Amino acid sequence: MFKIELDGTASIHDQICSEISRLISVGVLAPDEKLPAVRETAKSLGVNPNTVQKAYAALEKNGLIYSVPAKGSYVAPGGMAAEAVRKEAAETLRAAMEKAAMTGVSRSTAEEIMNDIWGKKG
Amino acid sequence: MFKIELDGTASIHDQICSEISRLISVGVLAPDEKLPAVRETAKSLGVNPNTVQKAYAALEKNGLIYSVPAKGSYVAPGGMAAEAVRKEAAETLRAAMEKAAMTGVSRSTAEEIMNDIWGKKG
DNA sequence: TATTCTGTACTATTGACAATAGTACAGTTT
DNA sequence: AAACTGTACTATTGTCAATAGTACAGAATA
Repeated sequence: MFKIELDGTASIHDQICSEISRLISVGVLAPDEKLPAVRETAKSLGVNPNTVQKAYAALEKNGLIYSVPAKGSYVAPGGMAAEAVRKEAAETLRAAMEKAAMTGVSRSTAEEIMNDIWGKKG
Repeated sequence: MFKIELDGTASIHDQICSEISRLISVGVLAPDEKLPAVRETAKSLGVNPNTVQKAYAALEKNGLIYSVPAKGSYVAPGGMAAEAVRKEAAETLRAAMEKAAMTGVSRSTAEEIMNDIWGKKG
């Protein structure tokens, strides 16, 4: 079981996807681990089952989880899921950096922010 | 006059805002420079005037431009606009980095991407 | 065997919001 | 006087998130 805080400006669908993605990449959700059922997750989040189902479907489409009809949904095996998440996160980061550079953010500014977040050069 | 390519997944409203912001931060649009009229921009973009008007209003709310009724809209003076844009861009970049770090992207990976975009340490 | 739970697949409705269309007003410029 | 400016409305359309409800086939379970 896991917990998701629904409070952002993003859609519930996106929040579920990104939070499960994060939990997978960090290892909270291990490969081949069973996810809570669609209806159960919906209940625990106070959300409509359809919304969760769509989120699960999106995650499966991206290779993060796999679903077996009448059995359940599971985290993709062999660390493939975690890899996929980090790869996607890196691409998102690249896009953000490109946009920042395009609007005049300097490298040194970017470096400062980086030091704040990852800690100074290690 | 300026040119905007409308092709992204973002709304027209957001595309207009971010593109004008970028042009301001880079210096293409100088402080106190007059922006094309709402109706003119709408025409040149093939877009409804209301959409442009809302975009201009949002830019003014953020302090990037100022509008004088019956006269026109102008880039905020004294480089304040460019500063505001870069500051906002830096904050967006920080958010992206935080999210990336939270999903397991390593500092070294972030550094590689940074080198791709800003050029190697200089 | 019968019940429950599972993923999956539909349809339909509501509400929010982007985008469009049209109009109007007051003030400046020409 | 005419044209142009920002601004402020109302109304309509279309998209999409979210909800609600139903249904089916297969696995697990009592």
